[in-house]
Amino acid sequence: MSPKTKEQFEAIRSQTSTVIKDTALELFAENGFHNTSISQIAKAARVSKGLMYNYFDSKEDLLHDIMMDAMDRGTELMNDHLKEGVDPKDQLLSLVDGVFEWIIGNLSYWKLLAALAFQKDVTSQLKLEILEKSQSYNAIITDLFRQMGKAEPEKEAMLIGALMDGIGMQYMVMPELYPIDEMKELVKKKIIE
Amino acid sequence: MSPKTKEQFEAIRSQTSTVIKDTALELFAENGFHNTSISQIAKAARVSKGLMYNYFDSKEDLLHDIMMDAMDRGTELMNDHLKEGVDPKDQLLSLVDGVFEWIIGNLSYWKLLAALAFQKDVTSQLKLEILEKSQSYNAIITDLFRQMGKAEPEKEAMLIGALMDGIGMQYMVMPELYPIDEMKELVKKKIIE
Amino acid sequence: MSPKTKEQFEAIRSQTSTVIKDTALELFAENGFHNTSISQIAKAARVSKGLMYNYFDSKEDLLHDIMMDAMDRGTELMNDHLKEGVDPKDQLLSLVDGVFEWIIGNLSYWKLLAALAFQKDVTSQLKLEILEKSQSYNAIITDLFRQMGKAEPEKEAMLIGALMDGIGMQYMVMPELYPIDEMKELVKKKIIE
Amino acid sequence: MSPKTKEQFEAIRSQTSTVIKDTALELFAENGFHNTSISQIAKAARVSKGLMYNYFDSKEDLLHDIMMDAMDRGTELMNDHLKEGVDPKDQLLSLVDGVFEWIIGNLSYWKLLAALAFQKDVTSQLKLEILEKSQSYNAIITDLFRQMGKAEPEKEAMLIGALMDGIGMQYMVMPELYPIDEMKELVKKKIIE
DNA sequence: AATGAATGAGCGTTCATTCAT
DNA sequence: CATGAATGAACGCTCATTCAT
Repeated sequence: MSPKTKEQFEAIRSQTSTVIKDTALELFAENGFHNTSISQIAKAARVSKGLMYNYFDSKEDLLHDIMMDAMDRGTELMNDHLKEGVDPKDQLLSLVDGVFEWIIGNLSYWKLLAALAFQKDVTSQLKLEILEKSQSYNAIITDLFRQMGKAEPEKEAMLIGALMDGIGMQYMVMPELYPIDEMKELVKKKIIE
Repeated sequence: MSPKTKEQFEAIRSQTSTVIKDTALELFAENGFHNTSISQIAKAARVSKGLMYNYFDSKEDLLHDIMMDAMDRGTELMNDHLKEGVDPKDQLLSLVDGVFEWIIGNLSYWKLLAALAFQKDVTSQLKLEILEKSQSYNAIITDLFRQMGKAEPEKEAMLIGALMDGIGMQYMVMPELYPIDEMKELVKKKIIE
Repeated sequence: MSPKTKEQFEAIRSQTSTVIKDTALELFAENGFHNTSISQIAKAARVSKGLMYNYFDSKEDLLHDIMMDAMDRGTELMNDHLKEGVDPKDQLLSLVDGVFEWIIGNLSYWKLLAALAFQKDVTSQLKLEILEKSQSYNAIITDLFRQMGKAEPEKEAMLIGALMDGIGMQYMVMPELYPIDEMKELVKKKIIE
Repeated sequence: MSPKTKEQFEAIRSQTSTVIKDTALELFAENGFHNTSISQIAKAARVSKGLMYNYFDSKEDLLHDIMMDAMDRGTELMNDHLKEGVDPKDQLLSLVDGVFEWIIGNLSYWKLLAALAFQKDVTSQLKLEILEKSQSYNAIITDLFRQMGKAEPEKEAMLIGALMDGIGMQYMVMPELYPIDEMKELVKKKIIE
């Protein structure tokens, strides 16, 4: 008879919010942001359409939250692979492992990210945050190449960045067929060593 | 007042159809397929909405025709850069030039292609055709690497394919800032030589 | 921890209910009935949405209660200005004072009333009660004019009623600019004397 | 087989647009702007919901067009009753006739106007245009009173303005019962003479 | 007495497509 | 070949109301 406690409400919110975000990510990645309706997400997440707006102000807001979550996971993963005071080459190799791990484990996120990258109608806010993050990765890699004594560390970093984007892209188009592990080893051998 | 000849009709058809396709490609690339309406295209192409359906059965059909046209142009370009009986390494270098030329000169097409590549809402038919085409390029490049005596020509081909996709992708996201020419030289130096 | 007494419960009920009604009146008057949501009222009144329905069966019911309260306050005010056995002209003058006082002091109520008056979406019940009340005022004024010996007391009463409605209306549209006090004196001079 | 001529299209547009506006005005006046849905209007006007947006950019835009039409009719009517070089008192009497004629013949418009006057959510643009128009009427009446040699023409104008607003308001609430013609004569006698 | 998560009908609006001319 | 008025399903979103606690 007594009302629910604050903790109970928070638990409910956290759980429902996660279900909606996970469901939406899958659908966005599969069908595209504009081709996925709020109704579809609600039905797949087994909640009412109206409830969606109890958790997210708008469809764009839902997208934003999803992308931020995934980016945060990516940042954590990167940090796990960046040990201070280690040989820069080893760090770079470890970082490549980290990126591949991230891509393989968050395929839906990457598909969505790639599809959004070329569309100008998505909130610029989101795009800016993503661009910023990607530039910070690029800076780290450039620095590692510099530590390794490479003549043109900026170009090396851009090259490896483009290569990994390309590999990720092809893997996304045909994840079941693409020899991603072999490609990873190839990257390590050809580019870094 | 004299009745139009069959040839005149066909000339009009061909011209109008080209105007529509060119206009649609620009708009699709700029704003995305789902975010571009038939009305917008009709207005920009200075024809009536109804006329669009005289030339294309549906919006998807229009997209399909546009992509096929662009792919045909790409095939022509590739063929121009593939001279039989030439040193395979030179052919490969020439091919790289051809691809960069293609990308830079058909940015709208590539943006659209990239945006569509990850989403299942595009006719599977179209995706299959694109995949097929890309595999044929891959086969050609593999063969050239084999002629060059590389140990693992398939992997080399995949690597260069991924790299060029990645470069294209980054160039598309920021075409005015990206040092595409330097990247081209880098590709030639690092991968082929 | 001791159980609340019946009186305490009733005191809480009365107080909460008053807060909700006062808050709702302000919002209805400011933004219109249809443009004010239950959520807004609940938030502004610092109660939960659910609690609203503990006190009022529906949004319409809340409106009804608000209007009845305001009408009761109006009736009291009128009665204060109607002293039996006084010169009818003085009574009329005093009544005009009362109405102006009522309007100026209950602007929100009058704005809301005016906005609702022309639309059939308000419970007919409410409209009937309001009409009834206004007719009883009219009867009183007619009687006063009759006592003053006017030839056509009904028409005089309607005239003064219309005039006061019109003044009120204009005052509501621009309360800060309208010379309401001067208008009051004008009414007294031109119509009554 | 030949396409419709420009004239045919214009005729269709004009007719359909009028049907929609007339229907919408009735419904807005009856039920209020916010309480009338586009669906209702479309159904009552026997057109599809989508077609509404072929003619009006938005619901607000539809409202704006309706009010402007009615205001234009009002201006015409007023001009018909304002003959230059005539005795100012006769002009005033004629003007009163004009206003009553306008109100009686455009009851829906007046109901809507009154209901909107108190709501702050309607486009300020529209409200400004209405306020402007009403002030221009007030200026004309003030001037006529001045020509008649009244001591305080501004106040006289405000008084008659308020009175006519009030009469209009009461007539709108119960058009079938209200003795509007008698009230008109009363206005003329009490205020002007 | 009190909470706020959850529902679902309905809103204003868009847009691919059809069709009479 | 060409027009644009007309349709209707679907969209993103709002909100009065209910209910388990």
